[in-house]
Amino acid sequence: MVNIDVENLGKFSLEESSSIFNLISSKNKELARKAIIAELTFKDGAKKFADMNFVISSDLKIKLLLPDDEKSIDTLNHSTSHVMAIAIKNIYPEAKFAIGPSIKDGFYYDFEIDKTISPGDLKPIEDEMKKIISSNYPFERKEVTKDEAREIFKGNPYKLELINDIKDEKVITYKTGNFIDLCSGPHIISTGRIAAFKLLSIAGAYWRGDEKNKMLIRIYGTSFFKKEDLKDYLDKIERAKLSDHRKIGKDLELFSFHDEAPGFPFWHPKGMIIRNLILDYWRKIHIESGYQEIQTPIILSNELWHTSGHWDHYKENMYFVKIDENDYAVKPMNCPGAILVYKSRQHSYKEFPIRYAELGLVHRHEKSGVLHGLFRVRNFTQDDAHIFALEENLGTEITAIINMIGKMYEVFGFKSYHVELSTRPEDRIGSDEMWDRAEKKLEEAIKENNLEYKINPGDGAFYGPKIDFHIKDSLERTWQCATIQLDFAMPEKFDITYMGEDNLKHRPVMIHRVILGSVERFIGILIENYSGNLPLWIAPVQVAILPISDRFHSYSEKIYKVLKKEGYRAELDSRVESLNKKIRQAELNKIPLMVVIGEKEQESDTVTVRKKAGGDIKNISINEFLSVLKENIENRKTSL
RNA sequence: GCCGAUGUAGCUCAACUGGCAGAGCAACUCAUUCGUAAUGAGUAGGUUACCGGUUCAAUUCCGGUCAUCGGCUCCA
Repeated sequence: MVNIDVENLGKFSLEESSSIFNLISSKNKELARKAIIAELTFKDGAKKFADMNFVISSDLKIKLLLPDDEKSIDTLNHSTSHVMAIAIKNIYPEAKFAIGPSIKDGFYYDFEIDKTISPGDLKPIEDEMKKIISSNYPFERKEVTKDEAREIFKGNPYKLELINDIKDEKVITYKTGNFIDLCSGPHIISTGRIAAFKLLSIAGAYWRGDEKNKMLIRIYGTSFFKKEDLKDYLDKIERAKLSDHRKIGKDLELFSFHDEAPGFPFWHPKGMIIRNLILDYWRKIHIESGYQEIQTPIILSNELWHTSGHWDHYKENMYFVKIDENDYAVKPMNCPGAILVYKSRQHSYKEFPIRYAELGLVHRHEKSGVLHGLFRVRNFTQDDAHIFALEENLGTEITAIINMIGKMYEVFGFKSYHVELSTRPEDRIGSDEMWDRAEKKLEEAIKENNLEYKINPGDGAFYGPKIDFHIKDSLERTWQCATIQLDFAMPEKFDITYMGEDNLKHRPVMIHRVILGSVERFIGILIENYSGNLPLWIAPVQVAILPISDRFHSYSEKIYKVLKKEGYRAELDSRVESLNKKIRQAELNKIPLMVVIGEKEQESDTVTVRKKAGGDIKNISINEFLSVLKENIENRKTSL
């Protein structure tokens, strides 16, 4: 006899073994039908997720997970990936399956096939999936020995490799219809639970994510327990596309890209306004925080890059030029330049920490397939800084940088970002002892500042580990922006020193850090986060002045001149067009404020202010309007 | 770099199986003087990304190059 305790349902004793589904069904049919999977807690405290078909054989606590639980949605997506595999197998019997996990908002399955799969091939697969779903096949779990599994999956090198990697002697398989997959589960009870799904895209993906391996076909899809949820999801994706910075950048004439210079952005007048405003603020913060600005050349001798280690560890990403028979490289990073500035004279411990900030334009050769609007370009401006410090300064310096990042991101309206600690890569300089010390130091700093973080093993720079800050774009892809890198290696490579209290030469430590990351990437994300509706203080055009007819042009002109004189960015739409049309165009240009000028305004010496997206229309005096503008802009408010 | 897709007017998109390249918006001209998201009429605008091939004939079929998009790998 076993004792079962089901959350929100009560305690039961079982004489005979029973599946969870049957047990719950006998008590509450409705609940059994609704539940997707169960979270089991065993006597020893161990927890695991199980299918509703799980057969109870020992004392258990059971928590039933309903469709709205995140784990239930994961399970559904994972099960749908199996259904897709069955459909693919039915259509292409020669396909060899690799892995098919659930991911955020969906699933994929990777498989090998000696054939091109195109978007047109998705429809037949979807149709086949629909048949499988309506057949309502159960997902049948079975434990087998590794040898049995090898027999089942013979001829499939991917599954065999996975079996070899499993530590247990037994492996789990799931049978659905007559398709068997290697999978630890859990799964939905049967294929009929998939209410809605869609196959979204096809991609190539390397087996095990390794470039050296064969490229497999990957099909992405998504699935839901309710049809409306699928519709909502697809609508959300469509809406997110409207926030794409590449589209907005073109529509609002902020920047452009040209075939003549792939991956090298061209900044237009309105884009430059955004850049300069961000950088004005950036300079203000840096000066306040004890930084000194420097600027170093874009082209430096190859010899320098040999010294720094870039030649050995970064050459693939660099551009080279010849000047008078001598070899030079276009800088991919700013650090060697900053070091030369440091080295130009002797330094004393009394000066530390020395904080050199540099808005450095770097060029990196990125592979053609990775370019992506402003997010991934071949030249970009890093808001860099190199801090030369004593080892005992490190804690306070790193904390100060973390605070600076938090402050800047808040000003630009980024509320959520995540932190990663990237540790030593395979290809690196410096001793292991150095890396131990540097990694430990960064981790301590993260913990002291109570940041949540995950470790990103092997992803550090070749000269040191780093703390990375990631922000999401409109499609929730994350991009690294800020980074704080600790470097004991470069100071040694360049043999930089300072004079200590003991009248002896010592080696300083370097921190490399960026806050915005790349100005280009940062602006891209800024645009996406606001869907182009930038806060008043950064909007390239702040006010559109809209005279109702040309009878009011001279009064409008007067308002325009007042705004210009006060330093606001205003445009006067003096065309002979309907007010509706002028408003529409100001809306499309995402201008935050419109000022409508007609008879009433001219007579009372006022303006009628209309906020973007309508509503809240107010007739106020010019001075009142000016003070509203001033208050909002001076405080860098993120909304009107 | 790899896998797949796409490339037609400034923008968004048409052109059935090969037969003189078309629309809306934008631009320009004229008329309209308008109160909170498009006034009307007209004009102009294209070596169909580029190079080559097949064909009497190519935007359309084939090959190559380039760029872009979605992924993979890589990265700020």
